[in-house]
Amino acid sequence: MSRLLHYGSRLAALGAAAGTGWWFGFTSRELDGLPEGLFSGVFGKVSAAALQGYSMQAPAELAPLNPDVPRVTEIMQYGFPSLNNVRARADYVISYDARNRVPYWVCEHLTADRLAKNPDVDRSKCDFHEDPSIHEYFRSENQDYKGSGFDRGHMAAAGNHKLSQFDCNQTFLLSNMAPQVGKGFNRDKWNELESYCRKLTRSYASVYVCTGPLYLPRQEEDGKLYVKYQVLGPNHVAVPTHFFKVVVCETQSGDFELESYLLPNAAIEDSTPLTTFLVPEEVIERASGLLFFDKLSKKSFKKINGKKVGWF
DNA sequence: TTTACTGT
Repeated sequence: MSRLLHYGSRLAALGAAAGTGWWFGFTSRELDGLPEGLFSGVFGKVSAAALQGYSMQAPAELAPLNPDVPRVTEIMQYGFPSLNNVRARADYVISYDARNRVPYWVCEHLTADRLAKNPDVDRSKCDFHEDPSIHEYFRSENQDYKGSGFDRGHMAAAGNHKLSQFDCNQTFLLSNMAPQVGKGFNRDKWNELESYCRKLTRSYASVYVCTGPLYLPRQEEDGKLYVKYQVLGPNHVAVPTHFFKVVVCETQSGDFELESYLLPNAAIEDSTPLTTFLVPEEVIERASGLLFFDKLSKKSFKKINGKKVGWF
């Protein structure tokens, strides 16, 4: 039997918006069979400065909330999805895909404190600029996006980093961007999902978000599966077919909940509820080659995609 | 409110 199964009618909206609705199937294999601490300890002995890879010095007020713990350690405490080209920014962490000139993933840690209104931070003062920490062969540039019809879509959202102007500025590095359909997606349904993640900080102590692009296979007329995507500009910046967001919410008492979203990079009807795009985390892990929050036992989640989980 | 583009 084919390993590629149509994932179900619930995802029809994804396929309909993006084209043929083929999907990575998955078996009923145990979700918690993954090796414990696959990446744990790797970064425990490496200083945040060593990971920085970027010469801009963060001002003193950007110290982590807990001065004994580097910010990167707070953001990544439940595991790195992968270890390729990792850079720690002031308030988010990125793994950069040098071949596609977009991120593999970005991780953020949201709290109500850090999202509080700050009159000192003005998004309109921010400008998109290329990332000098990326080798010049692999950087995306503004000219790649200009006239392409695609937005420079933030993976780590600007609206999530309002503690200082510096934090906000760093989200405008082009290494943090991927081409997104503007109207109907980046400025609408995707924006709604980002806004929803911020809203979660009203009811949870911490919200951990991992975001990134996907390039999913589609069945073509010959019946075979192909991965096909447009590339933009002189640097051939890849246009992802989909984007994912994996969200872990932590309560004051240390309970965890997980939600995982997968959206097509296409205009989405405004009336479509976000819950339409909930998929099992495993679908995104198999499609991306990443493992999310792998330091957290799968059994620690009290709720997954809005449903209470009984592990006993 | 936040997301960004295009044209001036």
